[in-house]
Amino acid sequence: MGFREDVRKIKALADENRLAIMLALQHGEKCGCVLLEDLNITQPTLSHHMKILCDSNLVDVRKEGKWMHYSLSKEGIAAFRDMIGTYVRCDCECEETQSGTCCCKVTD
Amino acid sequence: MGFREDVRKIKALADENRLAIMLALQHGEKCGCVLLEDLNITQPTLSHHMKILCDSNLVDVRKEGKWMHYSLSKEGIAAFRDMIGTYVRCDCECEETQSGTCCCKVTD
DNA sequence: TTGACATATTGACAATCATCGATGTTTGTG
DNA sequence: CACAAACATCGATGATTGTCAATATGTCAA
Repeated sequence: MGFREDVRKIKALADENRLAIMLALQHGEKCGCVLLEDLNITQPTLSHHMKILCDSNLVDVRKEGKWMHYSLSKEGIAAFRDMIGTYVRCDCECEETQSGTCCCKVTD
Repeated sequence: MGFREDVRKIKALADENRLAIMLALQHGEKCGCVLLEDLNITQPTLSHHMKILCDSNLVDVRKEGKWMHYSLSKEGIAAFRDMIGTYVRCDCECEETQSGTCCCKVTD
């Protein structure tokens, strides 16, 4: 909800490997060991990235025995798109903008 | 267009100050010295951030005398939203995904 | 229980990056 | 010309972060 939180979520996506993971998961749920095969990184590094993606709510986890099954979070992804949309747009129509008296402070 | 380029663009947005700048510019074109007033940073730091935003095509510049006027790039912003949409979505419908034989390599 | 496999955690290190002070460049004004 | 204002560049520094090796944890099967 907050500004800092939004920055954190965007940072979650601002990494080569995590972006590749987002692509991989588009084709369906996958467990860690399968993701590892396509990503030139070690297992601890993958674990680190998955934690960041899960904390940001973009990815869901389902534990099944010793496997962790990762999948895209429908709600998290919708929320992310909405959030990004509030920063990446150029159609502000607030009164202050129209009247030219707006101030643009970030309150957080 | 490429994967690396996409990562660079997302990183351009993954910073507290640059995100605040995107908000400030929603209310219209602003020059550097005005942006400085709302952002607790020094002038060299602002210059650094504006370069990153401009390089990522999210922001346009217009030079007028000694002033640099910054504004949101309509085209750049549209392109960014499209780009982000290819990574943040969960509705893959490719044949390989449907048949369960897809591979998820990043080719770049 | 022992061993193998999947994953998490820890600690260390190198690379990246945001930041600032100092300085340079450009432009307009007296 | 001299000075001030807006901005860019440079070099240094501190903080963040991606990465790995080593190790720990948890699960299952023999």
